Amino acid sequence: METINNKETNPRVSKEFSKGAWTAEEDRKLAEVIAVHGPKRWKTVAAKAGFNRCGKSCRLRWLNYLRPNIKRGNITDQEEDLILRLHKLLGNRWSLIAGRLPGRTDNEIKNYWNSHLSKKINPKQKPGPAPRKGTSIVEKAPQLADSNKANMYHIQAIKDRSTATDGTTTSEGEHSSSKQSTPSFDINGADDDFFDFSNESPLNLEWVSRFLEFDSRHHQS
DNA sequence: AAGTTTATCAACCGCACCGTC
DNA sequence: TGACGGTGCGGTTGATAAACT
Repeated sequence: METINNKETNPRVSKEFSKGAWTAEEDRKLAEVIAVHGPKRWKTVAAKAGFNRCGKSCRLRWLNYLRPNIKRGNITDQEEDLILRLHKLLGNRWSLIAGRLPGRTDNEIKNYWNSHLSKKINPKQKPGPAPRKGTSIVEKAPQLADSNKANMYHIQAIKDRSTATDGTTTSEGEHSSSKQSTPSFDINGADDDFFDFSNESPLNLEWVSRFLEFDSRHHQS
């Protein structure tokens, strides 16, 4: 039999990678290989581990389960509150939200949102994934409203600038010139009406409160 | 106790971006 | 400069545990 997936584009079809739940043995091998080679070149990692998993699957397993310092379960009230606030701000950018919650993965937060928080927000709404667009403050921002792509640029700019503030790299000019010449809005938010959280520390909850203050002012005006 | 429904979460899928050649 | 491979992201699926009838 084995007619699981016939899509030509799916590498699993031709290579017949195994799927489904990971065994303890697979976890152990994966951890071993990553300890030696590091968490990169996932295709190579998968090959070195010697089991029949694709690199992508290995990456996911590592990031969501095996990685050190992962917290599992028991999302605290504080974390929940932060997720709610961040979701209001960012929408379904789970990886960005996870980035503000040390030890939590995007997958876990996404699952938690879909199973718990989306119901809290919209009790009448049928449970399930949140809508792709239009739910976040970022996406409602006037400068960005006409372009989904622009949202991506904005988020990327935020990421880039966060990286820059960590210490070393870039000047403002590099960001605006090298990667992204297309966006027509002012990404650095010099003009009004836009909460710039990009310089805030990931672990500092204060900026979230400041955002909410900003948010309520924005709605009053 | 057995059958059915609902909730949860690990894993998969497809797409888009980025870096390298 | 375009093709290609690697990577990351968000949406979705499927297995199974828990709750309910």
